[in-house]
Amino acid sequence: MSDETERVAATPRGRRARTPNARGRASHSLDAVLAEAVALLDESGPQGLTIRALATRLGGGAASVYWYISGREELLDLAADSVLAGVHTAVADVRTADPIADLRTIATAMFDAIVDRPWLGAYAMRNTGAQPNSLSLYERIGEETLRLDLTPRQRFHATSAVVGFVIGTAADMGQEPPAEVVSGEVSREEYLGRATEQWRALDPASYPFIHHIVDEFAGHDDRDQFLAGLDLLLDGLRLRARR
Amino acid sequence: MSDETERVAATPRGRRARTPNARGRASHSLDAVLAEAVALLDESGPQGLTIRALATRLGGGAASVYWYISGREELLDLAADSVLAGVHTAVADVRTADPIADLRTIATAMFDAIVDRPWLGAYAMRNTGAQPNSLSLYERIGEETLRLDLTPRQRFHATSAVVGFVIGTAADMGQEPPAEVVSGEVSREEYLGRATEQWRALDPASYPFIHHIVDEFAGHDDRDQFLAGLDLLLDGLRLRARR
DNA sequence: ACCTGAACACCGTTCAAGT
DNA sequence: ACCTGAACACCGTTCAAGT
Repeated sequence: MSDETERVAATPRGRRARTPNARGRASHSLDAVLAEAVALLDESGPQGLTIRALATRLGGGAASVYWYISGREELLDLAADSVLAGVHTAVADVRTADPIADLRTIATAMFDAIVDRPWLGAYAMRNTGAQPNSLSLYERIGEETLRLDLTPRQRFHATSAVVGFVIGTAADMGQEPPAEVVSGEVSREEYLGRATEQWRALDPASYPFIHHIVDEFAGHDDRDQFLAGLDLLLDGLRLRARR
Repeated sequence: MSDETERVAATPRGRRARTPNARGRASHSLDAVLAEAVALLDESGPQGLTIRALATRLGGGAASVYWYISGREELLDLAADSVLAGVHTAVADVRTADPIADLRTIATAMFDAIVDRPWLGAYAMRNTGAQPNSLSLYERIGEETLRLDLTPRQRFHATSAVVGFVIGTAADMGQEPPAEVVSGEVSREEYLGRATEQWRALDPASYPFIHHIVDEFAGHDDRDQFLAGLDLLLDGLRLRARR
């Protein structure tokens, strides 16, 4: 389910990791807190990430984690950001002659990371002031636009558009499916099949479009869908950069 | 802050509204529940929408709202969907000779609704199976693509891309700013100004792009930014429809 | 400097009982 | 059919006290 970027944790505010477990007393570090938070999020989603559950996994009391984070929201921000460090590293060497192709590669890496970890969608890149890796990734995407013949304003808009599209699309696709799918009672195919049935049952006169695309929906692949949309956006950008 | 679409509530499952307040006992209706939920969300965001607070506003006990909804998540879905009814109505008459221009109008209406109600970003159009108005809006957008020379698959992709872009961008922009802004302790200008300062303080060698666009960021308008990105996407689509 | 225990002030949800 | 009261099983956060 998760790749090697899993345990990469950032160290904001310059805090240092410490060796764990002095005698009889739990001992953490921001890195350990974030790594465990990510593990918990992977296993049971944002709902499963309670301060108490986190503390238990760290072998200490709930109050101890407040030494490292100011509250649950910041924890979520930092946990998401720590995962993006891996994405940033993974795309570090991407650089072809075509900046738009690179943009595509970077955006796809972000998409894959979010699909792999649906909880990321809601917290990734939403608060760059407190998310250093999100900021770096934003910078990285922006740098590609520096190679295009655009005004600063157009570059700002293009970068934001790419980020918005990736986050929005990935968040939507990676959304928690209705519990039964998560618990494994129902497969993704069954789930998709049910939705398809519902759509087919709609009045064709009132829902001509739904009926027009229901077969496409039935057999669709999220990644193809994402790439198709991204290419629309990038085609538009390519056009802009030429005139 | 909110426009006329505010109190539009859907009536899923065909339930009827009832006259309120039989003697000494509270009496609700799904519409009343959703209208009050929307009001609560407008006033204090998702965090402020507790079942208990909602019940108090309705003049009854917490358990009573469970007659109308299965849980808090469904409440959020339905509340968001009830607002989209207004958007759907507002764009009902949009139909020029240019389907892409219409797409732009519809997408912009959605964007405005979400910016007006930031909480919408996380719940709008995320579960069309339980959100009839979201489904109608999706249909409405898709119908515009029916007028373009595309394959069913391309239409499916284009529609999803537009929706993904709108939700993603709007959700990001309409995001809860760091509490102080909400409480009015700090104006949006001050907030933007602080973020700008932070950016200017970054090392220009490591963050060339940030420095390149910081002036644009400082004076940017969210709506312009949204429209610029949307036009990129729609330009790409226009290109596709021609070949 | 960092962790513990216990308390405070909440939550969503359920359910037997009422009307 | 629809609402109430009370209980259950949790939460995040704070804080004085410990090491």
